Amino acid sequence: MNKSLKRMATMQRLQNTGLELFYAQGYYDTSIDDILKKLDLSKGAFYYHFESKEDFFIQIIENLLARKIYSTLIEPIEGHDNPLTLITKCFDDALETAVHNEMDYGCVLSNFLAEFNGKNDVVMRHLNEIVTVWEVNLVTALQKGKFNGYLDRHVDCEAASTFIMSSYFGVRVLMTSAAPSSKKYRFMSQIRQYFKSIEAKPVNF
Amino acid sequence: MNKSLKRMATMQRLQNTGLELFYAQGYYDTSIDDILKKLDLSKGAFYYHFESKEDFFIQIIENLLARKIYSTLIEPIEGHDNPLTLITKCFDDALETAVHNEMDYGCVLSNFLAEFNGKNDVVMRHLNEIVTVWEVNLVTALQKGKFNGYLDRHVDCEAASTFIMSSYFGVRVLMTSAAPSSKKYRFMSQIRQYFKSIEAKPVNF
DNA sequence: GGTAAATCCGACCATTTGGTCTTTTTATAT
DNA sequence: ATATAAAAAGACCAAATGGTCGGATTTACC
Repeated sequence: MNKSLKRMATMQRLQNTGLELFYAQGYYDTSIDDILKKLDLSKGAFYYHFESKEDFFIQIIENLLARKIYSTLIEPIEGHDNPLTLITKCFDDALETAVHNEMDYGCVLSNFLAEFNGKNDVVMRHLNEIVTVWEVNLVTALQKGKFNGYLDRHVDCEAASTFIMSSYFGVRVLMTSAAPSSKKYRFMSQIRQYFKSIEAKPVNF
Repeated sequence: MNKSLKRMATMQRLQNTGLELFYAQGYYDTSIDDILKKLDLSKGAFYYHFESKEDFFIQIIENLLARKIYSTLIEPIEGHDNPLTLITKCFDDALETAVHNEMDYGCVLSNFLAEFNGKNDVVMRHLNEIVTVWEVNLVTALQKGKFNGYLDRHVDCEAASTFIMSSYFGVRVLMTSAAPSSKKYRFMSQIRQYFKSIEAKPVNF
């Protein structure tokens, strides 16, 4: 195999399995040996490619988490349509993968935020950056929606974004416990309700 | 000191400090020695009172977390007033303590839910029980509110509860990162907006 | 085929962890 | 005061963890 290809392959195998296990068991409860065992690799291989466990994790955040968040939660809400419709569709899709016990990266993000909060500033900075990017894009989308007449003129777009993000992070916590499918259904029905309350009101004659 | 009093005192000191550190650093990243060092106690003292770290933690959940959740998030919404008003006030109070960097037990709960999800079934059962109690009480409060004419007849109380809990858990995740005060303000403004959309509509003449 | 660099192996290390066990201290009852 | 049981001390242990290091393989290139 091509050398740089091999390097990439090993690094990516490590990162993919790393994210998988970190998500399933938590960062502090996942040892490097756990990851290596699953891949039939050795300590030497790991420390040849990564400086430390923390460096490894940060690269996972940058290379996997950030991109996935972008493609599942940010990119889908870009465009000139009604942002409320786009966000609804986007959440519906993301939660559907969550119902089927797959990795929902929104959940991955909020789990890590909870796990590292107050424990590791360096990691927190990287995680918060993703949150900020999401937030900025949400605000932009809502403002554009307001400009295009989809949202009520009085809507505070920053506040709406905070609320939308909150509810999404939160429902992922709830879905982990029981009856994720019904939780999803209930959540979606009420976020629609909320969206209805901030959409542009028909003009009175 | 009286003996049974002394026993209680030591156990409670351990549990209080335990919760404090578990919340600050996470369960898996907090060693028993950490707790003992902070209290100038020894391993012997700890294992005289508790069977294991897990047993210790479960007792913390039952003795501290559950009760605190009850007094801060459940009790305040009981009564015959408009439940939407009560919940608003309740969240406002809880988030205010959170802004001042104190322990907000709603956050403690959601952090632990995230940390133990998929890792420790026994602990998860205890945590989920608290969530269920909260949920049941929320649903009851909303249904009573509907019966008393505070909520619109068409509101799905289960769904509304799920949504309300979601948003609360979620905003706590967001508040950890930056500008908690402004996050709180934005969150409160939008949950009021949502509540307005499910309150009883004035009758048309 | 030989060579040098890239990649990987795995024994090893220091430290930390949850937990055990024997011993000592402390409080209570007689 | 002394016997007794509760409470606490702290040395100790086995397992696990993140990380190191010298050497063995692979790979690319001549």
